[in-house]
Amino acid sequence: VDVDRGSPIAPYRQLAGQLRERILSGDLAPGSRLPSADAIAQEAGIARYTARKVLLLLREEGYALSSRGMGTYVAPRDRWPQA
Amino acid sequence: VDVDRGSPIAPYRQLAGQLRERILSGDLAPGSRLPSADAIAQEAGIARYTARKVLLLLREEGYALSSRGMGTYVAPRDRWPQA
DNA sequence: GAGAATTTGTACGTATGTATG
DNA sequence: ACATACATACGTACAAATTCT
Repeated sequence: VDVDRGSPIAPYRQLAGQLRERILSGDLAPGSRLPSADAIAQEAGIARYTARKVLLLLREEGYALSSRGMGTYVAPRDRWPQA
Repeated sequence: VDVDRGSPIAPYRQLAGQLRERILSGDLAPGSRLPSADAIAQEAGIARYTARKVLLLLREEGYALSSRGMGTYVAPRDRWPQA
């Protein structure tokens, strides 16, 4: 959960990549909870707006599912790309 | 408890400033109850989210203490800035 | 003790304005 | 023009603790 500000890759992509790896490696299993946008923002030292884009990207990719008031969770494997 | 929408200062900062002044002037003594987020929201005509930020800012500054179910209260003077 | 109301806490969704590269 | 980023604001929903009836 760390951002390299010198990198040409946008912070929200860096963070999404880190979570994606943890999902693919099994560190974060389907159904397990992902950090909230607020938590990501605070830990990474970025705005909530940007932290939201991290989760948004993972959702678009099929790795995460969100529900209002409940949080964001790792999606079932059959929703992942190339499944 | 009034918001100037034309002001460049964000509403939650305006409201926090008003409460801070009442605390510093002694109008609101340590231990006395501050209005709830819902009350602030309704009186000022803003969303609860924004009203919460008023109390949150005062907490961060050291002027207030909150606890779930109990409400938010003026903090002891030794918690205030420059005390 | 039971149940409702109150209040703070948490969380996602959405939108606007501003600023920077 | 565009993507990125931050600040602010509103809406909605659920959770947890306390207080009141």
